[in-house]
Formats: sequence, structure tokens, C-alpha cells
Amino acid sequence: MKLTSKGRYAVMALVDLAKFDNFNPVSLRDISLRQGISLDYLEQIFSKLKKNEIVKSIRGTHGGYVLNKNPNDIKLTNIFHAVDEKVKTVQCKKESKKGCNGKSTKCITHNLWDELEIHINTFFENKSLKDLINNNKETRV
Amino acid sequence: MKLTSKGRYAVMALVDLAKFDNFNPVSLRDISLRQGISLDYLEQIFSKLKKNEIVKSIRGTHGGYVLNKNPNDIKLTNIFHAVDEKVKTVQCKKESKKGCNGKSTKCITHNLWDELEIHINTFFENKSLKDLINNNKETRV
DNA sequence: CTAATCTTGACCATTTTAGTCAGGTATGTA
DNA sequence: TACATACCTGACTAAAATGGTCAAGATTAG
Repeated sequence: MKLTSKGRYAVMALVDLAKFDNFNPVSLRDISLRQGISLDYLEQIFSKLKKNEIVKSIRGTHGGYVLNKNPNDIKLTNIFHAVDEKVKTVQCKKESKKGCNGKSTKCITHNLWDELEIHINTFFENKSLKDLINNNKETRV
Repeated sequence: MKLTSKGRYAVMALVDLAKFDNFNPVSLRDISLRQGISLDYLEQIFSKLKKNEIVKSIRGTHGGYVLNKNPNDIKLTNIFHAVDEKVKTVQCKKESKKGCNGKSTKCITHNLWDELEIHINTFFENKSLKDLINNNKETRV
């Protein structure tokens, strides 16, 4: 199971981005300064977000990024998937002689991890960027 | 967030153990062979399980381990906690000048990870070793 | 033209993971 | 008492993942 800072940074950056309208692109430099994330690292992350059509890029001076979708339609699942955060629990090695497939029976914890994965994914599928923005406003008071 | 094979092995071994009565201790060697887990690694894991009073050890010939509690009272939370699997999402660095605490506002994703953590922990608190044993019987047919 | 910005890919130090290895110590059995 | 079985402990390590940095370009507004 993986949920690392790359995923967290992606979410932070997108929430930041979502606060602006779609006519003035936001530069990574600004996000970097506001969120305290290394610019070079942000570039890697946004490259992936763009490939997954979550953001659009505008090149050149005063360029930057804008959201490519309505914040309500960007689910956390989409974001994590884009930056390769697999919400996957430890898998039984499928090729191995040992464990899950070497024996006639299924590995005894197999169903457990399946269940957990569904549990977590459901959580992420039901959370959108918009939820986070609202949530943030509330707690900022 | 961490959920690695150490946690999975612990669960596999305990489910294995739970299939036997508490009068005949089960040796790690047997578990090692049945589950395909390195004996040396199992010893590390069981050392921790013992410290957390999840299993009892019997030394000497024909020794081994037995459960120290009713399978119904051993929750997955207990097991993961015992082997240091922290069900923790990526934290904002508390000391850092950047991110969460360097600014006057809370990091914008802070609440999200809190929520997720609760979500996952709830899942593990509600699953006991007994649930896994039953589940395993069903799917074995 | 040039400065700002996105784009791409290679590189790397550190930490974590998933163990191995090498010795113990305790105890039942012959 | 000897010995085999099994627990116990700590040090060590190869490989992978993490969280970046660095360098060199391509694009476009002004």
C-alpha cells in the first residue's frame, strides 16, 4: 500500500489551483512558494496531472496551469491514479512458488486485502476537489 | 501510510495458529513451511506479537506458540500495532518551516488525512481474527 | 530578443523493506 | 547428562522506494 507525499502534494497543489478562475493560469512557481513544495518536484507531478487531463497548461510568460474539469468532477481517485499512487495493499506474489498461488488454496488473507482496497477506494471516489475546498474554508474561520 | 508484508505475514501466521487448539503449541518452523515465510523473519514478527501479549511462547522441544486471547478479541488493529505497522497517512512535518505549521493556516489537506485515517482504522477495529477464519472457510469450499 | 514558464529526462542521497546470519538460551526426551 | 528442538536477540545487508535535484530545452508574451 502506498500513499506518499507525492499524492499529498498533488492534492495540495490542486486545491491551491482551484481557488483561482480558469482565465488566469497559475504558475508552478507561485504554488511552490505558497505550498512550500519544491518547484522541480511540482513539475514532475504536474506533468502527470496533465497527461491525465486533470489540468491544462499554458506555456510562455504569464503561463501556468488551470484545471481542466469542474472541481466537483475531479475525484481524489483520479488524482492519486494520475500520480501513480496505487491504493493497493500488499499483493501475494503471483509468480512465486510460495504463498498465494503455490498452493491449491487461496492465501488466507487474500480476501481481506481485497475488502480493504474497496473500502479505501470508496472513500476516495466519494471525495472531490470541491469537497476539499469547502472543507478548507470551514476550518479556516 | 504503511501497510507492508510484515503486517500481512503477521496476519497469515496468526490465522494459521488460530486453527489449532491452545494445548499443542505450534512451532514457527511449521508455520514457516505452511505459509512460505522465512523462519528468521517469523521470529522477529512473533517476538513483537509476544511483547504485545497476542501470543504466548512455550520453549524447548515440542514448544512453539499459542494464542493468548480469544480470536474474537484479537482485532487487526492490535496485530498491526504490534508489528509497528502504523496506519498513518503522510504527515505534515511538524518542525518544518514549510507546509503545515510554517503558515498561520492549517495545511489544506490536513483534515483529509485525518478523515482517511479514521476510515481505515475503523475497518481494522471491526475485523477480528475470528472473522478471517470464518471468511477463509467459506471461500475454501 | 529575452524573460518567464512549461517540458523532459537523467541522476542521486537517504530511508525503508524484507529479509539473512550468527550466535545465543531454555527445556523436553532418551 | 547429552542432545535435539525451539525460542530469543541483535547485528547486518541488498534491493527498492522515496523525495527530491540538476541540466537542458521548447514556447510564447511583451
